[in-house]
Amino acid sequence: MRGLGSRRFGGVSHADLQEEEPSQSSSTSESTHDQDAEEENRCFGTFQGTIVGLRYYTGTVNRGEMVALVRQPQNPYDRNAVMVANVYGSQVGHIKKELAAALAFIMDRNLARVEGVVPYGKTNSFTMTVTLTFWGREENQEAVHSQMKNHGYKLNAVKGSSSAASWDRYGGAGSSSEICPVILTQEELKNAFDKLFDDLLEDRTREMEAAEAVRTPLLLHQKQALYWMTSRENSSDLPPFWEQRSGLYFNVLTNFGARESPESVLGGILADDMGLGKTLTTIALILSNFHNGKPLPVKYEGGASESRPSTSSTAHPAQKGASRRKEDSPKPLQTLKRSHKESDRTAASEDDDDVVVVSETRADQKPTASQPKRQTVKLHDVDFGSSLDSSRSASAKSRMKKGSGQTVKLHDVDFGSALDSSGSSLDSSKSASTKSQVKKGSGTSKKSPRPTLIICPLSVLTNWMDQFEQHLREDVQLNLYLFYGPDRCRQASFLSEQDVVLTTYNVLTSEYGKNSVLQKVLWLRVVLDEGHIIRNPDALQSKAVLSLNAERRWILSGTPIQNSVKDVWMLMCFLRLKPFAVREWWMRVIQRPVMMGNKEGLKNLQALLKVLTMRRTKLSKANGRPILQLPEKKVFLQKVVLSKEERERYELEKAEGRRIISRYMADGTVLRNYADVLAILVRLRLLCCHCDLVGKLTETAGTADSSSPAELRERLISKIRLVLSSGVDEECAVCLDSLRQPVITHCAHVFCKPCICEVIQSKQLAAKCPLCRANIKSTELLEYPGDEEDSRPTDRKDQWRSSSKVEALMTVLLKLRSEDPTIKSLVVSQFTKFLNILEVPLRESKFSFTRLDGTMNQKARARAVSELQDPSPGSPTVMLLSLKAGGVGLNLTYGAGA
DNA sequence: ACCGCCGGGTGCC
DNA sequence: ACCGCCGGGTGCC
Repeated sequence: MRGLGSRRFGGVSHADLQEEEPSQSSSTSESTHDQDAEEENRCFGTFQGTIVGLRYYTGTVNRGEMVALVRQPQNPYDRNAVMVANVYGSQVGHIKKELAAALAFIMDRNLARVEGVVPYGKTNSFTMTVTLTFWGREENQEAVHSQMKNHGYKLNAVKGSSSAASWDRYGGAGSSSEICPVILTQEELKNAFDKLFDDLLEDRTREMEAAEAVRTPLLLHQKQALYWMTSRENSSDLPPFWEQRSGLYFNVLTNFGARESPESVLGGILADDMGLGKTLTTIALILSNFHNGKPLPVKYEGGASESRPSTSSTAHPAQKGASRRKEDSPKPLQTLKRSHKESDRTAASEDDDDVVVVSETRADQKPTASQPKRQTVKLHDVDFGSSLDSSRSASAKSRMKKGSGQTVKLHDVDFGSALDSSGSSLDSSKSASTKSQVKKGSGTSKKSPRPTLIICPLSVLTNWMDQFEQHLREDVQLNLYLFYGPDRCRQASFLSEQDVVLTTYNVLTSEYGKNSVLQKVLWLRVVLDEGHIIRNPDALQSKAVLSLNAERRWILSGTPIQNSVKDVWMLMCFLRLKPFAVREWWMRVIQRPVMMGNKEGLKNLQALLKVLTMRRTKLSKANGRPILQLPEKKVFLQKVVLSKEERERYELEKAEGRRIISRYMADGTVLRNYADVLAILVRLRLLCCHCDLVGKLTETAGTADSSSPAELRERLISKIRLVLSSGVDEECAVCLDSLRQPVITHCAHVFCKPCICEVIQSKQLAAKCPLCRANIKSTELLEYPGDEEDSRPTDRKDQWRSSSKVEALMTVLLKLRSEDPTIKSLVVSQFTKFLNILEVPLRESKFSFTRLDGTMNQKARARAVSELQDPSPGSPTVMLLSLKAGGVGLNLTYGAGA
């Protein structure tokens, strides 16, 4: 570890190893995120080269440390120049010019990725040895070898035939782990992670109570998450893979050493499954961990302000043991009889870097704060008035209004003090709850921001508002600002005073680049909801997200590792985990090793996620019990006897179906006529619901080879419709996932369009149906045209008739209603047409009901759900639910907060 | 750099 | 004195 004494940072080369915008390091061979990078897995060999000019630069390296090679085509002395930089981007020296001439050719043409490790570190002050390793795609190997040869260099072959073997020797931190040339499949990878998190749960049993402002009692696993998140935010731990060694900070993966401590990663990834309450946990975090485990100082309605004393029931993560869950009902306010001034002083004395009274600091921190007061108010009003469609969530809206009024008032107060700027406003009686902090750029004071920025997809924006509404105590005055809509307020000073600013990825992206206020504000924390959205590093929204200034950063995601290890990189960039914001280090240390099946690489990735991620599934356990304690499920099976007429029809169809299927059996063509078989079964199931669901039996089955193209097409379309409308979650036999863009082949098998097209592409003319081996062509695929909008039976009410099943259902519903008129029921069917039929008797019996099926867009679905969940009298008590549309991702609870 | 290289000084032994 | 040799100055790209 020599040469550390003179280490300095922020060298000239930072510009070349872009941290903030990883995709723009265009002067390096690392610039591309395209597929090539993933395939550059072959090791062409190694070479001992020389780094010169050490004495001109401050960047230093340790023995075995990884270095980056960066082309400098603009170098005035040599256009072939190759600069050498250490992990932090400080320049170490240059590659000797003769060697650089050879490398420049290779690097400029992307024939190989050239990576360096300095095996001895600094042995003299002028030059140093570097072990170069060449990685690339197989087809470029020859070109690389001959280019080196032309310059009089010969690559050393890598020991062992497997290129994977080379990683440990030349890329790894000198580890001697065994070689594992097996490439892990995605599935194995995923299992490895799930197992990892299972093991982890045992270590994460500490709990923390939410601040009193949070009304909804947290479940055990949510308290555990809150504890974990709080301790991550208050952590001063070194980031993963950093150690302190003899007074220096040392990265064990790259062997890089630094005098300064790398910044702690204050945040991480909350990757709980859907439905475990990530939103509530995040809200609790915002309210409960303002600074050092103290709750966010919020104002309570009625003028009382609370700066919660540290004696409250909130357990600081540093405290031992778990505190007990607080009462389910809100406690009476713990009224503070101190004067506001006193409470300010208390806060300050308890916690030096806590908060500063806003009216005190604003005056000098923002001398330009001369916006007209009127405008502020107006902007605010408009903001809450406009916003989303929001025909739903009326309650949230009214709450927002309430909040808005409060915010305006506070704003006015601050504003006044900013104007008179005498500084005497310190004793302002209003200021206790409007504590804020000195913003970045204010110069004098330590930065200590207040607001949390939440970024989410538009589709869940109202959900966030609802959840704040639902989970906060009613008398809490939270300054929540919806940064959305054409009249959103773009004043940094205003945003900096909020507790929470809520916006969407789209808004963030559209503001990005035009001097966005969101980039100017220093946020206490930034929360990315559905954080996997920023997977693509080239996307503008990813860049916008990365450029936000924040002290703490969180990613909420049900699926953090959606597709592959590649996705994790952006998350690490966002969390600013050094040194992975520079893609080269991520590639060398994590991604390529993992992709090549290197055990050490996988271990490192796991270690990384282990520290930064909390993930529970619905099946996870907390303290030995399932985290979700569902009420006991009771199943009542009611057998409905068909009427004589129905039974006759059913038996007729059954006999006919038997006849057809046994013919297929005899011919050995069951598989080939799979859709027909399914259709027969579906018809029988339909008949059990209602005879009108089934048309007259048409002779379609088994005649596939004797009809006109138009007839064939018609038949296939009706088959695919039948298959899809059966409500069974059809699987594509190629991807084994549920169908996307379903198409039907001439042999009547249904696949995802992309899947079957890929099959045909690869086999060309010889393509066979994966299910029945019949010849298939891409031109013969028929796409599913979507459901024909059949007229609902209400249109022809006169023709409506009941069925045994309908009668049975109505009997049960009426009985339930007579016992409890407010009871809510879900009526589920696989067949939306049956739901249509059911609407008639429901209406007749004066049931108020909602409906949710696959034809409805997200907004309509959300409305249907919230209407059903409305507890007020006269609200819908029945929901007609199509099995397929309601089967996944629907969160239906009744009696909120339970 | 305890090198290599360059260029000026120098010149029998 | 169109060379060799010596020794000081110098040094990434």
